[in-house]
Amino acid sequence: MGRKQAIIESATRLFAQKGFAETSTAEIAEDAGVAHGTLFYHFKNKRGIIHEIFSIAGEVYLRSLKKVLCRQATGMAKIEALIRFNENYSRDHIQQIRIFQRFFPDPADDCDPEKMLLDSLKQQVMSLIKESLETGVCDGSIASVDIDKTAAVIHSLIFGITHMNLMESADTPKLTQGAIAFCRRALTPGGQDCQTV
Amino acid sequence: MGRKQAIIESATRLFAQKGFAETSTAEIAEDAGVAHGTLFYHFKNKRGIIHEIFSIAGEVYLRSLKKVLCRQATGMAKIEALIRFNENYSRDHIQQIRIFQRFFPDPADDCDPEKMLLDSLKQQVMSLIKESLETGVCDGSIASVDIDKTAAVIHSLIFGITHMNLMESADTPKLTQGAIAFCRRALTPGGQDCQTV
Amino acid sequence: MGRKQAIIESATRLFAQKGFAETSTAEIAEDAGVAHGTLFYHFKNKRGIIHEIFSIAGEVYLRSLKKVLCRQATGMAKIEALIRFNENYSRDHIQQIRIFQRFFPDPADDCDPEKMLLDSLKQQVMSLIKESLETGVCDGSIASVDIDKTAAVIHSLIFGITHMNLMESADTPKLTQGAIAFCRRALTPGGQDCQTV
Amino acid sequence: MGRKQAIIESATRLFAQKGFAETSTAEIAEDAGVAHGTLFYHFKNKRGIIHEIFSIAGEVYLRSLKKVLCRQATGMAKIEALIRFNENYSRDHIQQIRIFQRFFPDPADDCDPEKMLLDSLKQQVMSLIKESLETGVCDGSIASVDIDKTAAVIHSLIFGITHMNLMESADTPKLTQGAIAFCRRALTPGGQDCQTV
DNA sequence: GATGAATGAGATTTCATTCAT
DNA sequence: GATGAATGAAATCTCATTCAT
Repeated sequence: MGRKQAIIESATRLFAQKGFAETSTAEIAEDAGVAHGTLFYHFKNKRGIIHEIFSIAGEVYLRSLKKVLCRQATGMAKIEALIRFNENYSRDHIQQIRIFQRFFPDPADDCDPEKMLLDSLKQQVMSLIKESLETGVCDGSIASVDIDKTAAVIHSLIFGITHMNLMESADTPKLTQGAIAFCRRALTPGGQDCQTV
Repeated sequence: MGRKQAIIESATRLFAQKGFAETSTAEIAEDAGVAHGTLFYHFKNKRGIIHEIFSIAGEVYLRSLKKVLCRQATGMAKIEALIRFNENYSRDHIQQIRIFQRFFPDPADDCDPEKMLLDSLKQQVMSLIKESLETGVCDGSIASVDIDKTAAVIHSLIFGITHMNLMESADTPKLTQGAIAFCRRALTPGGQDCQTV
Repeated sequence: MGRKQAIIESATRLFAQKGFAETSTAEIAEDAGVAHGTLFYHFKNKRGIIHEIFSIAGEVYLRSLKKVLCRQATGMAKIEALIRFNENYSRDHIQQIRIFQRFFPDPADDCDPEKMLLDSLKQQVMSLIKESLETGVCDGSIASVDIDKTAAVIHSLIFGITHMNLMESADTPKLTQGAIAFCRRALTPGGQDCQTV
Repeated sequence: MGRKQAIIESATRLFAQKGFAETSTAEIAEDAGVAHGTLFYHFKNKRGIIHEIFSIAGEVYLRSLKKVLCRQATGMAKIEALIRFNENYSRDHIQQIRIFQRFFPDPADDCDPEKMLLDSLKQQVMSLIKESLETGVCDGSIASVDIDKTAAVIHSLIFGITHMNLMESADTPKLTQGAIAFCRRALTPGGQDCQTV
């Protein structure tokens, strides 16, 4: 593994655990087993490190999510898969997810490059949720709801669930199952055919 | 207004805007119009400031929430009021809420006093949600669902909504209506008797 | 007990335990159970406190020592009594003695008032030792030695013994007995007339 | 001379002159002609500086003392050489010796690393004194005395003499001659067989 | 006589970044 | 490509002292 990769991995672990401001560049260098100066050979500055982590992690997440969604037959199945995917993904990539969840920029600052990255990521996730809902409405697996509002709600729900899961140490209280049931009740059309798992 | 109160207010504003680590004590002192040393006369250290903000804000939030909930006639009304309350409260107390949402301790650290405060707060909110659901099941306004799981889902949803609202500057707050509609569909006792697993 | 006395006692204990610079005025005030400001009502400043401790402790020490010495019949008995007195006194007044032993001014600074106090104290002790030696030489209990040099040696010995005793926590390894035996051998007019330089 | 060495030398001078607590790290840095931050690159913290001074000075002192002692023919000569060595050494290494003499830790604190260093140094000096006495008893240059007690007395005496010498600016160092005479009288095997109590 | 809130100067320490090698 | 010694700015915190009450 190259030095740059080692730095990224150490930084990811440390930022996830302690936060960006609370992690020093010296600490990252030591953890990565490289000289302190090496950090600034590979990255413009400390922000440059988290920027790279952000953009890589965002891409990987999106690609994986898309792959999962397109495998599903119905719109409702996509929604369920989305919720399940999020649980699995944040279990397997705890550190990246934790960095995302920790990130909380000044909403007034429109120039923050990380904020822009994250905003674009969010918008793409929102689009995927909307597409899933539309698919569901078409194929009859989802009741005819307001697509935009519902997508925003589901997006919030997923974010909230992920956050709760990360706050607990590891016991992961099957929030996912409850969330799927909840969504199915909310979305299933009609005299409704409330299927549970 | 006493100096201590001025410090708390300045710190609240600055922590909300820039984050705890990114705000210096000198900055707080200057904003509050007191000498730098005065901070440490009134608070043991920088953490002491945020601790006080946390405990006060937590109490106020809980008290207000309880007052709103007990005014509602049915369980379903309580759930809706909860969602609406959260929107209003986080609009009127943006700074406190932002500090709460920013807070992301190391889950491994069980001694963090702020974490403990927050955990206790979360548990009390969870209890209120459960009570509301139980009331709803009794009075027939809510379908018979798994109380614990559903409460956890609603809690996550509220957290997520609040977060999304805070991330946008102020323009897109209509998440609340969508969330209420979503929950109503999920919880209203339909023709069906929707059992969760 | 008046507030001033309480301050002196707390300061004595704390200075002895941790040293002058390492003890804060706030700490003294708290230990004494008075307000912080009260210290500066009774004393000009922090130095003023240790100055008072010094002068009182010096006087008490000297008075006690004189009382003990004048009770002895012979010069040799005075020397032995001096050594024994030092052990007893530093056991019973550990804190004062520790403050004295800790004190180590810049030898270049001739204006230090504490240094002057201590110098005067030392000189008076030296005089008492010389008087004892002279008495001993007259009454035949002590060999004819160089009074000045011998007094200086005994003075150093006593200081060293006291220091060693204070450095050990409490086990006090009967240095005193050994010292008395040592001095007796050195001073008793022997078969030999061991004159030196 | 490297920066680290410059820091050590400046710190030694300043600690000796004004004391550890009374010397600021900024002062040391300025005196050494390095940036303030450089201190903390080379040393963990302020204590780290004095720790290094202590351990180097202790080693040098012991090595020099051993070299001097093993050159002496008889036990009594060793004792005399020890006293003389101490005068010379503390004249030539005033600063290091002054730092040692100033050091006065809380005797209750058993973890103080400087205290441990000093305790080990003291014990080694004690061993050398005992060996010298034993040699002297064997070769007949020293009367048969209680080795342990006598060693402790001589150790205290040396400490006391050094202290007195350091307290005076530089003018009155003739303590050494008196001390040698005193010890010779106390230790030379005379007509009498002076038993300790 | 006594208090304690307030201060400002200064202490120690951290840390991102630079740069000569 | 990589290093690590060095830096200086800034951060947190301490503390003797003052002063209005």
